[in-house]
Amino acid sequence: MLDAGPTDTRTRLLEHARAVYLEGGAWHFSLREVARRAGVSAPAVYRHFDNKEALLAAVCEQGFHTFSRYLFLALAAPTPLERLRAAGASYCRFALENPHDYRVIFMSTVAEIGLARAAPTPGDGATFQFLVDRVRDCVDSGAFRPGDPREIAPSIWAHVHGLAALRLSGHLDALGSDAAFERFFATSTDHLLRGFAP
Amino acid sequence: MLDAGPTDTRTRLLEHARAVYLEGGAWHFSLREVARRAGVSAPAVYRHFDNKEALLAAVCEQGFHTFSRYLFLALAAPTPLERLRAAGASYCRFALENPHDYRVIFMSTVAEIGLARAAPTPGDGATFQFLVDRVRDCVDSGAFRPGDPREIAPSIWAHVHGLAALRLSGHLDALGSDAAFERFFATSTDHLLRGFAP
DNA sequence: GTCTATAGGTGGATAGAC
DNA sequence: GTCTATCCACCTATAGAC
Repeated sequence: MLDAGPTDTRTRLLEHARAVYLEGGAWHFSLREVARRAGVSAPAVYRHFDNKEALLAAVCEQGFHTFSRYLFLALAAPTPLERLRAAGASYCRFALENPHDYRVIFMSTVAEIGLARAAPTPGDGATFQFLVDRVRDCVDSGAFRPGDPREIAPSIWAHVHGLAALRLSGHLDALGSDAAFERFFATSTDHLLRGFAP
Repeated sequence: MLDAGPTDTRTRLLEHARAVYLEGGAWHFSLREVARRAGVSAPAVYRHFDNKEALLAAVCEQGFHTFSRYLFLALAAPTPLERLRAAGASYCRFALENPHDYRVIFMSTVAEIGLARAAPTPGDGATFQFLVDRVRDCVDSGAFRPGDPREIAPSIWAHVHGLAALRLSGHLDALGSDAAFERFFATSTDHLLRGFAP
């Protein structure tokens, strides 16, 4: 990327917006707070974003892209089953390393977050299709028993989401450190996947 | 319960508080709104509850008791495995029929909800122990392979929570009606449980 | 116990000067 | 583009009269 000199206000607003958002989540997100940190007045924000919702949406979009990056790393693995397992590990790491992004993407309701058009819903978008494709690869390659990938995928998604969500909500603190949780995550997911093996 | 005549203000406040809470969740919960609906002024609430947090905590406690009622229904089933499956079905029904309660109990962070001492955490309380006991019954009776119930339980919990949470967040709308989702829930959970069978 | 009045805080958004 | 000034809405909580 070429050097753009001193960052313009819009970029700076976006950066601080992300910081505010990462600290307090979508609920404590306030346009005024972002403006304060960026060193501009609140009305100035409206020169760059239509309103609070548009600013937050811009931040959420970043989070969704981050998630995609994590997920597509899994494509480097050599076999279908390993790609699926790698996808699970990436999913887990994303949740642990970007908890607020994870909460907004997977644990929020439209009404809660206050976004009329929230970030792209993973359930009916390219992300869910990614998982279906990984499962289909396993079925087609014989790593899984014959079955409908569109029925197997939600089951797997629910499992990994359940683990991640309970962890982020603090309900699995008893499992220890993040590293220990990652191991449990892998073990638990592998156990489920073995249920689909021939 | 004996007839107490016209409900006193405290009881009426609690009822309306629950209504407000059920409609908007913990985040939109406002002491003033509760007072409005109960037909009293906002300061009057402080005669019955220390502050907003205490009022909300009282409501949350109700939700937690409701959850316990659902769960203990499962004890009526005749065999260990059936009791565990019934517990899963109860868990699912509770989530579908009390979505706001479910969100607060299982999908919230202390910081988010604004309760210093939130409702009892299921992860280290009697509720999690209930699940561990159901799993232990399955292991002891030979319905499950030998294994540590305290390691199997979180895996099962994560699975049912994942299904419920994705459903409540709208990410599994594609599965159809609540009845259709309940069937998918049972199928998916049964699949996981079969993985623990001998 | 309940009220009115009030203090003091958050926030989103707009008008108009520069 | 950015500012100040402003308006409006909402909220929690307290003081003191009745």
